[in-house]
Amino acid sequence: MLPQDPERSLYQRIYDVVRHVPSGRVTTYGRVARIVGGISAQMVGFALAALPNRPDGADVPWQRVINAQGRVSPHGYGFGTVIQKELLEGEGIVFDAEGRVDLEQFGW
DNA sequence: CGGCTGACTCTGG
DNA sequence: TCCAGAGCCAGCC
Repeated sequence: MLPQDPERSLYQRIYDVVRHVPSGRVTTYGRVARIVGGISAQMVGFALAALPNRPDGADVPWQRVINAQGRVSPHGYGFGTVIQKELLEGEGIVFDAEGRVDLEQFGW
């Protein structure tokens, strides 16, 4: 399997990986970073942060990407986090009392 | 072309 | 559980 097209920008490749996350499952920034290869977890976070600005991110299930602690990172003005949790619960993801997800169970 | 920005991870206390 | 510091790198003015 050839590596992803170098023509595509890094962001595009990250979105590609995120799009592969099935409904009802979540993955972490670090995990996506390793799949894409050669980038740090931060790059994934930045790529998702730019999603609203990029037409290529229209169909990217960004809500399925959380941090390594199984938590939803505080982003946006604080509202995006709530939305993300709602979306995940709608897909069957369960949060514990502390708002964490069991990656052992729901991790991709 | 220089500088700023950012939704992370890991380790240690 | 919370907090701080260091490493990380592409994209956008």
